[in-house]
Amino acid sequence: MTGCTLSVVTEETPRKRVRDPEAHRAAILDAARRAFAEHGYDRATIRDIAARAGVTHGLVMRHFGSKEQLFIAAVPGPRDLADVLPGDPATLPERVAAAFVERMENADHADPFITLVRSAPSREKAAKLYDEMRRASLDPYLASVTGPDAEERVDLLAAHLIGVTFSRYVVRSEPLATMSPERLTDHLARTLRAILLG
Amino acid sequence: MTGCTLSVVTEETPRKRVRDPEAHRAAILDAARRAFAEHGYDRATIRDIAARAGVTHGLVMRHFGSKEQLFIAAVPGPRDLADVLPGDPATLPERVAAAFVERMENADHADPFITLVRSAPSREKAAKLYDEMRRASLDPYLASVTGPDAEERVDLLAAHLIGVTFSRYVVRSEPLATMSPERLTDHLARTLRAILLG
DNA sequence: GTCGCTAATGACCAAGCGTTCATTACGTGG
DNA sequence: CCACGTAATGAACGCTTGGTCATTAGCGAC
Repeated sequence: MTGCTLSVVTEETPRKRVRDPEAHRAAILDAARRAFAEHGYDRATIRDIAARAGVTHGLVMRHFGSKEQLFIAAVPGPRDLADVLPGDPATLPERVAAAFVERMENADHADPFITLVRSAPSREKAAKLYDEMRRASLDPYLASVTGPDAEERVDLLAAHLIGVTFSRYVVRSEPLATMSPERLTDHLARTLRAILLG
Repeated sequence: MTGCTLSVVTEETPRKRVRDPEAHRAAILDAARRAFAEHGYDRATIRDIAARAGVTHGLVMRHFGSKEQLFIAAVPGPRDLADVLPGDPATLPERVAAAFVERMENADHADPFITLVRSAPSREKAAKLYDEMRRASLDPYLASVTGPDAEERVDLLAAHLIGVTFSRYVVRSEPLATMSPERLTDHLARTLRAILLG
């Protein structure tokens, strides 16, 4: 396992260097996504991200310049919840509920949404990024939701999804954390219906 | 403004000492509440709290032993949302909505609920404390809400309030952040009704 | 092969953190 | 009025962090 020729235990074993910028860059991005999702912006460290990616923290700095730029590069815009908009407006709540649950369940606790909910409360910059993404995700809805208070209702829809994300995926408190996806979808559909159309 | 007798600008001016443990302890607790609510557990610092309280950080340690113990001492259980339970079950959603909005609006962005929403996402310990308080706050509701899925509905109610808190009081995104309390109460009542009784 | 470009390393730095503790000075009981 | 208990101070420490940079080594061009 040592691989290195005849090294004493205490001896320094300078790591073998692999020269592959693109693969390293991709590995760092992936590691950063996971680390930021697990710990939030503040408690995630460049050194931990580098270790996960199998490189040194110096290389992370070389590729991304700063922790903040890495965050911006690693946390992509939320995978869309907007492709569910076309269709009968009367069943929009059900479609949104199903799309949300499916997306989150498949993300293995590393969805950008989770990352932002973890990071925004304590980082002004993350809060700004969160707000941009939220706005971009929600804008398409304004065209599909009618009524004078459409904007408010869409915002309340977002707030509800944030609350569920917080409880189920971030803090993971019971009974929401272990509720079956189907049951969650039902509850969500009912509530979103009241928010949007009630 | 200097107050000190003939001190040169560069000269050290050892602060006058006031001996008042109880007042200092109270001042520290108040400063801690505000600091934790503004920045969350991680980004609040003992030195800043001490400065707000007009003492040195050594004194904070002397009185509370550690940052964690200070947090536990400073963030009291959420002021109750349970005294609203007695009454016609059919109007419970309206009463909860009104109580929640009134409590949050009067807290000047320093409600324990806000502190926990800010701290729990990135601190395991804060998350535990959050869970305890949530459970204590919600338990009384289980007696008032009927049906086989009462526990789930109560949890979803909590999730919705978390989401609204997050958007309106923590990240302060529009339009929720500037919505009038009355309007917010209306929206909340309608949504909580769907969650609890829908 | 070897030369040069640059990817990659790891030692280093300064700042900020929570925490410790020797020292100081306030105020009270004698 | 002095002496003592202790509230309060602030210097110091150890650690972690994000960030810098001189040095090293892989690899393609020639």
